[in-house]
Amino acid sequence: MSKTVQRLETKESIDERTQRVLRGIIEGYITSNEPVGSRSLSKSLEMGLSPATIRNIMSDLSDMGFLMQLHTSAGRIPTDKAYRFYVDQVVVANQLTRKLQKRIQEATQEGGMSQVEDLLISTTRLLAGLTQFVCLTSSPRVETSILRRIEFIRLSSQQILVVLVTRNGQVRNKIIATTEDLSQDFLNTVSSFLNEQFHNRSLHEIRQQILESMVEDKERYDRLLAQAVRLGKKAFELEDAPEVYIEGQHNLIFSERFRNLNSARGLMDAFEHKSMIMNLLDSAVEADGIQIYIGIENELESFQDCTMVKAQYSDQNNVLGTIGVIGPTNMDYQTVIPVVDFTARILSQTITQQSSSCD
Amino acid sequence: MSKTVQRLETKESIDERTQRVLRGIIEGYITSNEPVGSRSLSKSLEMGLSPATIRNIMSDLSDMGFLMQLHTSAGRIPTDKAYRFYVDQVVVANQLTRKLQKRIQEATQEGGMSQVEDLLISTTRLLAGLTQFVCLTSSPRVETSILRRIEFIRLSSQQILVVLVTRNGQVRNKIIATTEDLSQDFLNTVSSFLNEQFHNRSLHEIRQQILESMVEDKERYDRLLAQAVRLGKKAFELEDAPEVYIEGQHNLIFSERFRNLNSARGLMDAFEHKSMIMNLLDSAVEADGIQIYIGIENELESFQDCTMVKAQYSDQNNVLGTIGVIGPTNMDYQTVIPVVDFTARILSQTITQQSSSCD
DNA sequence: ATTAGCACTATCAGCTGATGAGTGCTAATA
DNA sequence: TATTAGCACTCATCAGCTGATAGTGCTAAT
Repeated sequence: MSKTVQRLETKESIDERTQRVLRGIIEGYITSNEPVGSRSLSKSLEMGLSPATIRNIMSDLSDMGFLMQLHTSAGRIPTDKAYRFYVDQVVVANQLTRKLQKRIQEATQEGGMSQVEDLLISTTRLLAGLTQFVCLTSSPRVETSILRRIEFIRLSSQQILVVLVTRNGQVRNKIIATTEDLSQDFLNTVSSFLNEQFHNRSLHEIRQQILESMVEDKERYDRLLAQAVRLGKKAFELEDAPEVYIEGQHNLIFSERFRNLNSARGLMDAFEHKSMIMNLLDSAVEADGIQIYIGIENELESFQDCTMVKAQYSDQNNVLGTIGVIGPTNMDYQTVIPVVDFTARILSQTITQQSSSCD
Repeated sequence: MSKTVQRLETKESIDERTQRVLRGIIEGYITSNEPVGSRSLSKSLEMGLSPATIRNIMSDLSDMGFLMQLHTSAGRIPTDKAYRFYVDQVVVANQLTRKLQKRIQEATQEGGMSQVEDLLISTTRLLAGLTQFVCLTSSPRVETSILRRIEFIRLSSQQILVVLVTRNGQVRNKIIATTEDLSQDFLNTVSSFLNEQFHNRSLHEIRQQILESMVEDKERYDRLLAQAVRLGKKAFELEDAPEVYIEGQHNLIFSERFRNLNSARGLMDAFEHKSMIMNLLDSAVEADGIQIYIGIENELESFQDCTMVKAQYSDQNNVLGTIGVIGPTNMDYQTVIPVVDFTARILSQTITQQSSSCD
């Protein structure tokens, strides 16, 4: 797959009046979801311009690549380039209403969701509901998250349950098989050894270090150390399962706003490839704030009819993951952008509270 | 909601020839998904009956309520009653091909899915893929499952992680808050007390007993017992979250076979109400084997255009849950039934293996 | 530079008649 | 008496035509 254009450019200078017309067309199309023609625009703009003049301007804008027509005698619709112009130059993210802010806050903080997973799922669902689009969220990479506690629980002579708690409150379980029968007492010693050794280190680091330990001269180990390393290796050998939460897929089918989408099917198929979606979400060009990919700016072909608006969430130290929505290119940027932004902030806040509540 | 007919009756005696015609129509409609007319049926039946005769028979069948017409001059299609007749009298569940059997077995047993949840999800997805319908699976009720192990892990001065392992390999985590700061040593004592006390009892029983203990004279308790009861109460206070796994929803939209479905929307909306679906799945009329609900036999209105085929899965002792598919009433019963049946069996087998591997 | 006017064009809803698949009824047939 | 051929009828679908509508581009006048 060849690298596509990463970001559309809109450096050309367009005079004030032309800009206002362009803006009118974009906003008209956003609200009506219908191609906009010169006559109706002439009225709604209230600039005292006749349809004919508007047509001339529209013609110029078409030449510049900001507008296109679906067929000869329909109105014009904005191109991806136009939306890029709109987002960069025109949209000033307006404040969310207090009401909406409250709704997001409440939904996120309700009923003591101790598990990060529950929090992420419900937030994803919330955002899908608010926007009526599809919402995607990547869960924190287990790789980079910080160990808070590890514990081994003997289930049977051949099975041990590993419980792994990360700083930000993720709990992972894994059942591992052993050949040797290990007593619970012994396992406790192993856990406290590992906890001491690796407290507040990232899982990635820990795994590295364990691997290094293994190549060291084994003779120097006592039995405890040897077992600790062996169990540790298995425990931290987490399949770095790409967790992505996707909600609101039915909007693709049922929402009016997705009407002029070429292939809902293609999108849905793409959603099946979780790890691809994961990478897409986590590939952050800018370090902070909101990112917007309009139409062909999206790397993935099946996304190129849509706009993706995403933002990262984090705890006090690190970026943890990304939450975002996918909607039609003519989405209402003025509200979608702040909604995504605010949700991500609240999510960060909630997670930070949780992870700071440990000693 | 008034109680609807639970099961359509087909006691009427229909003579051999009429039965063959009815069967022909049903199978014709199943394979072609088009109303079948007298002429084409006359050919395909190869019984040496002219279209006119067929028409007479069809007319009789219509009177008896087995056939209906979408509009005057289209062919006829079977009614729910006809499918019931077909399923009861005609279908002999034919053997699955070895190839298919193998595919199901492999998919179910792949890559040591130690967690029951993973197993259920992947099985659900498999069945959705095989049938091209929507597949629903209810997870074992935590309520009735048997305790294998409970463990408390101190996370901070105010937080304790409860890890609860059931007989059949489900692992539940819950973070509970405490006012008192309890040491890990103390927690260990509590867990071993609870483990001893409640080994091999169902969570439901355990909860009952704890509640009873609480009303007993508290003076008689020593500190350990009191704390054990208190922690135990919180630990077993699991929101009996109705876990239902639903896969293949996109088939509703994209699969040709769902074409003549009134409202995919209605179905999708119903899927959102997990607890309702849970109850629906777990309401088992017959103790064992496969259950089939055709059209109006379904309690839920939004299901009444569809057929649900479901089967229960279990470990060596108890029924654990249900797995089933929802498809058009003119599904290919001859293969769907054995596929669901076989999948449920394999699922039971796999889970039984897992839960028997403890001592 | 702007605008009015005009010719041109694509889409859409509504109507038309032809076609075809299917039915029900009746009279002839084996 | 059961079956069948024949015929009239019904309805859904489709292609083709219609006028209305809403849009454009171009040109000439302001």
